[in-house]
Amino acid sequence: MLDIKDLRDHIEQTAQRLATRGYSLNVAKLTALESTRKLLQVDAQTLQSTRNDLAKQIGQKKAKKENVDDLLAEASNINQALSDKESQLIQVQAELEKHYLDIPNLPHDSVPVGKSEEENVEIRRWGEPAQLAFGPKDHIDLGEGLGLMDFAAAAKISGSRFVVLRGQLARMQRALTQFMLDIHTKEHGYNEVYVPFLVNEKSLYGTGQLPKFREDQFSIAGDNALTLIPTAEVPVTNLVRDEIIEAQNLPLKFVAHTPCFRSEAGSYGKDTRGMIRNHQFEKVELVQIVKPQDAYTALEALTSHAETILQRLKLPYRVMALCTGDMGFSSAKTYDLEVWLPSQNQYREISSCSCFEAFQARRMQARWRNPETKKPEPVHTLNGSGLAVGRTLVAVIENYQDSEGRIHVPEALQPYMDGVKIIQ
RNA sequence: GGAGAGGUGGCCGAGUGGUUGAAGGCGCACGACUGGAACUCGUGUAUACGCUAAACCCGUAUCGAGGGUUCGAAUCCCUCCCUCUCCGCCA
Repeated sequence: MLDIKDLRDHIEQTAQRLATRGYSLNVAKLTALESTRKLLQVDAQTLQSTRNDLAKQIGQKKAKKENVDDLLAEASNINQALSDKESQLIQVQAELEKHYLDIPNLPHDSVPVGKSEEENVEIRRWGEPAQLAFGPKDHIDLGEGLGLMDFAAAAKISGSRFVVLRGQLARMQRALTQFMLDIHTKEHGYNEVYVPFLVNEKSLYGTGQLPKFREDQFSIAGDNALTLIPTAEVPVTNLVRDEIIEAQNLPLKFVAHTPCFRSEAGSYGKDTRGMIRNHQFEKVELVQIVKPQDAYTALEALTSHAETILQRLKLPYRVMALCTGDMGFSSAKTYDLEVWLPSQNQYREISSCSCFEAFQARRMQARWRNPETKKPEPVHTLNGSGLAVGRTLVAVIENYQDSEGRIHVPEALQPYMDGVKIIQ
């Protein structure tokens, strides 16, 4: 959610900035609703104030056994007028709220303006894609060839867009997870957290998945609607929902390993084969809660933390600054890490690192006490994949294949696999 | 699943319809006392929204959430959520 006061005061500029990301703000409608709201709210509060006064007087007079019939009559009139105003106000406020929750975040000034991913800007590259003398296979052929990746079994059990991993590949996925967690906790100062994988609606509103993206989520049936997390961002960031954090406790740095569940609505036909786009995948997620002035330093740091994993695994990648038109709903600035996939002869997203500024914090009422103002102010939130484990497994499989279809285990990973050097 | 108890400010805790946003205590902040500190004393100490250029002031709302009764609800009624205890079941 944007800062409402700021939005009211600079609605035209805000509309222009939102336009760069393809969102058209209904200025006339919002302005009209706001002025209606203002009138109704002032009226309603005045009436409430009068009613409170009357009630007090009635109480005092009754205590003295005086007659209060005239006051009662007056109070009754007020209440009628009040309930009328209140119902109007509630309606207008609900409508405003609906609009506000629908507005995406403002892009940071440094974000390149563009319409689609075509206009994302490459920031830097690391590593050289290996020139494989043989025709590189994709992870599906390799995995199935080894008998360790089984999409048929997954389809039988659940359906398309799932995978069964066996033996050393299942082991390697676990190894990757441990490897990532160790680096982030031991070298980058993150606190590991274990969190629920099923969350309530409030949490999803907090981080911005709702109300707009309901169809992307898996929800479970029942009276008490819970949703499978699409990313650990949801439960981890919501740790600070409705909290006021003392300045000395910032920044908070969390790392969590969780499965992620995505319905992949609207992605029919994209990456339907293999492990790139599944309904269920593993991810190690980094989350930071910081003071506003530290947000963009933190974004650079967090991005570099994710990069470390790729570097240790010696996987070639590039860092992309997403353009205004390609950024996620809640983000003010996003870097994507894209890893080299030989089979596709291109870089593919493996991590997304974003700064949300106060956008999520306002939705969540996550605040810190600013020592300068002594007032609670929204914190800034960030997160990034560090990394998507399933896609990392794909990248390792494809980049470390040899001409015989075997997978060499990256050196950094060998200690996590009892020294196994080759999967065959 | 069965039976019971309970949810009040940062924490503890009083409060069963009327100047209660809420006694008292703890904690915290500031001040006085002191050479300095402890002790002691004094003062202050919720959040959101509205009003405002902004701040103060002021107003409104909030005692788990929502609804109801009433001139007036932390207090009465209904629904839901959550926590705890015992039993059962169980990774």
